[in-house]
Amino acid sequence: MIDPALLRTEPERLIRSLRRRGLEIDITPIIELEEAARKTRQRAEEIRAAQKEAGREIARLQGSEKEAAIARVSALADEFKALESEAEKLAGQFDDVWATIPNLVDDRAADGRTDADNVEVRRVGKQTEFDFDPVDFATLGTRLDLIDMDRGAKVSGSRFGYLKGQAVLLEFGLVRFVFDRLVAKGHVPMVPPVLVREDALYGTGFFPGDREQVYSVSDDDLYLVGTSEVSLAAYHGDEIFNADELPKRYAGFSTCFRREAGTYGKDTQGLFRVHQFDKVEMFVFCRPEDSPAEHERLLAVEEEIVQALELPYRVVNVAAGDLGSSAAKKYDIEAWFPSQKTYREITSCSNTTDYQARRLKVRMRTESGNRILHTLNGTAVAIGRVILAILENHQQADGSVRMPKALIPCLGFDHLGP
RNA sequence: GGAGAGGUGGCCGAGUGGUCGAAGGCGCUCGCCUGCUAAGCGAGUGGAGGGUGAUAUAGCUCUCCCGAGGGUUCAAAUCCCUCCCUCUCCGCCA
Repeated sequence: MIDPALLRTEPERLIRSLRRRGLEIDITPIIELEEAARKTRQRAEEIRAAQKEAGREIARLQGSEKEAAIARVSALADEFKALESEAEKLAGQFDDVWATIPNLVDDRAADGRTDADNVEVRRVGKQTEFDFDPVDFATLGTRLDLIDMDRGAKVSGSRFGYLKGQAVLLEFGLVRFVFDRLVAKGHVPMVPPVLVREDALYGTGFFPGDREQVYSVSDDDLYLVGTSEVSLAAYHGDEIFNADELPKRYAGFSTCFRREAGTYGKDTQGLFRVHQFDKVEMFVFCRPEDSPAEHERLLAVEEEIVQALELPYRVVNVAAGDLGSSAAKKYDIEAWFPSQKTYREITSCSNTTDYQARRLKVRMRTESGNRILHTLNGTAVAIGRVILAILENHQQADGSVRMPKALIPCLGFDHLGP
């Protein structure tokens, strides 16, 4: 959520940001609604003050004097109730609208409406070449008996799969590999809940906008997270940090659940786009002035990991129109997939500035009062996609797949296959 | 799943309808005092949102917050309802 004061102080900034996202929203009624809510609330408070003052007098009176005073004040009480409910109605209407307004776009975010407009920041590593006929990840996964999508579909439906055999050991090796690095960099490792209350999803900006992407467990009013970003962000909800405690850096391992509504026919091959996958996610709470540098830092950590896995990749600055509602600026890392002859997203790293923090009420103490702080998130490793990238890029002529050197100590083997 | 207890400010803890945002203690901050790791004395010390003010602070002022949300009342931390959480015992499962 953006600071509502912006409506009064810099409405043109909000308009510009919305335009960059490709949204044509007339904010005039929003401004009017905010003002009406504030004014009504003010009037209600004045009545309330008078009522309380009268109440203090009543406490001192006795007998018929008291009866008379009560009779006089009850009119004030009625008036207050009416004004208050009107103020609440207006505030509720404003909140509903305001919650749907996405974060202010950072000036440095790329222009454009879709992922086609993403701006390449850099390329690292040479696109993998083979002196034999390479195959795609789906074929490799099946042939090496690492991934079983058919039985996943039988048991759970499309876009579910089994990870099997060495792929499982590879997953846990990757997790260990990544956690070792992140812990050394000061990230506190976490295994957070994957079932959360509505508040956590609202607080992180996934609700109300992306409701259809989230699995719900309606009997218990709980939701399955699509990323541990949700439970990590909500971890410090409604808390106030001392400025010297910041930044607070975390790394959460969790299974992620996504309904992938509206993606029918997209990436149907293999494990690339599935309803359930495991991921290690970085999450940071920091001072507002530090978030741009922290964003670069998270990206650097991601690049370090991808480089250690010996994957060719590029970094893109995501176009304003393709940003999620909470992100002000976002970098994706895309790994080279030889079978598709293209770079595909394997990580994502966002500066959400104060958008989530304001919704979640995460603050920091400063000399001039408490302030909303900034939050950021970034993928350390999305297991499924990284395994696929490793399969394709590191496949050998004999049908096996070599393991990146840095990973071998965490695995206990140096190749996939017999 | 059954039975019970409880959730008050950074922490402990009092408070069962009236001037309580809330005694007392601890902690913390500032000052004083003290010739010495300490003690004593004094003052201050929650959060959210408005208004006013100003270069920006400060200050002044109003409303809300005693787990959350509703209700009763002129008036609620205190009474009623719903929910959440914690603890204890029993049961069940591992």
